[in-house]
Amino acid sequence: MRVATWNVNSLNARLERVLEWLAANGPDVLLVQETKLRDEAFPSSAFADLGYEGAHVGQGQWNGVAVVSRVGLDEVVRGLSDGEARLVGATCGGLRVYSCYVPNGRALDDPHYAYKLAWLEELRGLLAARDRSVPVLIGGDFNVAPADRDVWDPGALEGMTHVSGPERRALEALEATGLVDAVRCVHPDEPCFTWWDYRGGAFHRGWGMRIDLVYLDAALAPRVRAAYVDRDARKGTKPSDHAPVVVELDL
DNA sequence: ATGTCCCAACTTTTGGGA
Repeated sequence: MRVATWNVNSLNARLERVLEWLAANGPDVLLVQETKLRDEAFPSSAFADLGYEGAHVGQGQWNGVAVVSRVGLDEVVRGLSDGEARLVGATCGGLRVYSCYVPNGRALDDPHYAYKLAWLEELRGLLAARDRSVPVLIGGDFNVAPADRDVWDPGALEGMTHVSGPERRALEALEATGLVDAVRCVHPDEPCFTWWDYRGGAFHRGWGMRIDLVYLDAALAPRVRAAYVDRDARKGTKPSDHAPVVVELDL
């Protein structure tokens, strides 16, 4: 089973690249974030042409998440209590998957930061109460770099969101429900950045962060055959500012 | 310190968000 997660920064702007990537890489499940679409505008037929069905939770201008699967799509759940389109769950081929788009936080003294921490805590509650008889995978844009090795220059980010103690502790609390970071199972020390700012030539300078993560049920850790970032997808014409993260599991 | 991209709208330019 191959599962990928990708913040596409507008599925409308990125549709051609996403379809090309799906055809070339053949994931069984793709978790999508920042579709920026209303549900009525979700391009179901374009995915169907490639053999995929999709479950989308959208709100229009901002946010928007989806699960796209070619191995079944059942028991869809939508959102947390905040009413924003930031979480969708589904059961695909015996795996319980979630696509999540964690609030950005904006700045440590911004109300959005408190909202981010509350959102992560509600997500932790959902995961803590999960059905333990079905293996779970949650992937998405967590807008938190778990450790200093996940950013290009920790010193440059002091006092900013994405690296603060409370955000990192919130991720650790998610893991403590019985999850492992799939990429770190295979690549414990490499940076494995997933996001580079569009500005300032950040991609070519190597100024990136690892904020797109895949957490797996700890029981699946021995089943991870590969886990990697498709950095090439950040190159070329009209890229997203995020690259996909791919996890291959022997189920 | 911010050089880009994407969206909406009192739309051909600006403001919000990332």
